Amino acid sequence: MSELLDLYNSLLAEYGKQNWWPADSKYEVVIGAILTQNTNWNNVEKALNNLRKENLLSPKEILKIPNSELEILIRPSGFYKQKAERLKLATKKWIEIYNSKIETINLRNELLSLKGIGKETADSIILYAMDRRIFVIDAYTKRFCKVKLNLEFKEYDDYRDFFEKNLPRELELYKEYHALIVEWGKNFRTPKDL
DNA sequence: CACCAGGAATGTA
DNA sequence: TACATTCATGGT
Repeated sequence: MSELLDLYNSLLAEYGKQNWWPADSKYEVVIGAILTQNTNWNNVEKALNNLRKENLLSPKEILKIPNSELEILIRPSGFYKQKAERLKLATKKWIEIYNSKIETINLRNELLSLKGIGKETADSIILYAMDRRIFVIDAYTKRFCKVKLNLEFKEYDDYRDFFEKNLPRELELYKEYHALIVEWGKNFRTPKDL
């Protein structure tokens, strides 16, 4: 099934290279991955800029400030109380695992054990912050499969297996493909009977 | 005015 | 397993 690769090339031709993830550091990717949950990226940028302005975009600083202050700074990204708490949990775990040499599957389980990190967020962190080959699935990706390939799976990991088994295992391809699918999803509006 | 965005946890049956 | 609800701001 190199049809997946053909689809990738047509997306690339149509939308151009996306160059995800926009961030100054790996840690900023982790923060962004949590802040962007069910929120548009524009609002995440506002929250990130608030943190950047105060030089708070480091694990040490995030753990230092009280939740009440963190909540105010990240408010534009929505769900700010949950996210403030979850940023701290993720930061503690990030410090613990960043320099460790654990297997990708165990790394994924470590992330999934945290409150506030589900499969999509975990895989985003693994791919875009840890530079490990795992294919990120989101709502757009599922719609993409149905619209372009007439394919539907039951589980998140079934979609992930499908992409990982039918594409060359290249880090940059994984990163770019997911970004392109999101860009496609933003532009592609369907009647919601899909 | 309604609807959704680069989700996840919790509760119900 | 399959849905429904909650969390919440900001753009269109």
